Amino acid sequence: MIIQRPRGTRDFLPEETERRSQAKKAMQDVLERWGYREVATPTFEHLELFTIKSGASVIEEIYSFKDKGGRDLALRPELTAPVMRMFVSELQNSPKPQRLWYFGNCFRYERPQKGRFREFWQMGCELIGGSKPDSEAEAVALASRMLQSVGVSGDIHIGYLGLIRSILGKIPGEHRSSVMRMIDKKERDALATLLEEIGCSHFGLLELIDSKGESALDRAAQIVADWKPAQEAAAAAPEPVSANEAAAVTSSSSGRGSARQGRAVEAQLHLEEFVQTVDLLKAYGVNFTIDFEIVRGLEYYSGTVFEVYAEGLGAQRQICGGGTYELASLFGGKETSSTGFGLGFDRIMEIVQMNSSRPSPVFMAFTPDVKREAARIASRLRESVPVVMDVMGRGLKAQLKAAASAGADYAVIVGKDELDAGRLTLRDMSGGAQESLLIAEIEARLKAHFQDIC
RNA sequence: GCCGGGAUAGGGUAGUGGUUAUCCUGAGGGACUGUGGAUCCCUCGAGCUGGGUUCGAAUCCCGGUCCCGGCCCCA
Repeated sequence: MIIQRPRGTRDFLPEETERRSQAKKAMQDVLERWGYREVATPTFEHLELFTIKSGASVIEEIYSFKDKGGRDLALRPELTAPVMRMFVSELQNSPKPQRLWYFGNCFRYERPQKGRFREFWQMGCELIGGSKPDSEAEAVALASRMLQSVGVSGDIHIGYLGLIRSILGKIPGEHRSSVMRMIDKKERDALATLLEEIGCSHFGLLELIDSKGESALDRAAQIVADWKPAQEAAAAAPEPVSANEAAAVTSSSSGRGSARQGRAVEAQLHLEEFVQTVDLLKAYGVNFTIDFEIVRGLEYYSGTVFEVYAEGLGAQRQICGGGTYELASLFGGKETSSTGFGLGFDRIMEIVQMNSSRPSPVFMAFTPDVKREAARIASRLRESVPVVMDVMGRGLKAQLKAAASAGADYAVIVGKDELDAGRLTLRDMSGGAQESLLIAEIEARLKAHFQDIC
């Protein structure tokens, strides 16, 4: 009986594995050119690491288990938390910034579908401890360059949480998380209704998330500017003037007015930060769309957030997500702002146009009586080029046939005649031309051939 | 967790309640005992799994597993 693969897992045959390592290599080269260094973390961690980061609800989708000592463990569902755990316990006192990258398999107990598996691979990086606008621009530009390196073009959408959090600050605490959730889920109508109900529809939140692209920045600036007259108006007029104007503030106390003023100033600072990120990103030559609707749901994101979408992936269009977050302190470390992103490697592989064309090894063909000499010659040649030898006990004819069907460009033939002459036969498999050459000559010839191809 | 479609030699397919068949590929042998992708012949190789109906099931029925697409979710 044949044992099947567990659900949502895959086998990668040589050709696909070759494609994957080529793509990984291309993106890895970009990371290394940007000064990032690879790290690796355990495949399983304490379950708590992930629930602290993402909440208890993720347990549903985690491969978690108790080990024989009764510990609650989990196969990692993502890599940011493990990398930040490692940072907090090992690297906190090392020079900043830390530029780290990773590539690893992750596991989620989900229903498989196009571009979604239970074991999947993430590639990503964390830029730890840098200052915001610069780190953010670097991260987005780096993600863009990595995708470019494998010929994938995606739509980059970048949002900014600083501003949205300022607005949230004006909203009663008990509603904040539902507001965030609705933005994230794009439940626009429900959001409008809720904001109306709690009297917060005038802060410009809907306007902000509705505007996309270049104009979104001006819109945002306008919204922040509108809060200033609001303070003056609030000081002068105790009653809201109009429900549609930012001037319509429900409070009349000067104490709360100054709190608002504080927030407006803060929001303005935030906005300036974001403007710097955007400017720098333009300098990097990256194409992107400003989209304040990108909020990435979670509490620990604090600054710029971004996502990249690609066509041709059905329902799973997102191939990259990231942003600036505060996680170090969640894991017991010092407050450290970091920016990072993860790429969905498997989704990228679905759309990447890459043909693996690794040249087939040289075929060492020999007659049975000179097997030992053939093995020695093969070893010598392997110092410069890939060589395979028959292990099927085939005759010379069958070996050459096998070499041809394996796509070998060259065969080296050795038998008694060759040994007597002190020269080997080099056969060009494409035309069938043969030459009698010294081993050093063959080595040089083959070496040159492989260098041409690779 | 929900909805739909699937599973037949290594890979494609067709078909039928009664030694299935076909295309490609692979292995072994032969035409051909130191020179290849050809051709021909022979052999090997299959119906996801567990149960039921039946004299007989790869085929009909029921569970399960896995795959594909979508919903939910997506750190």
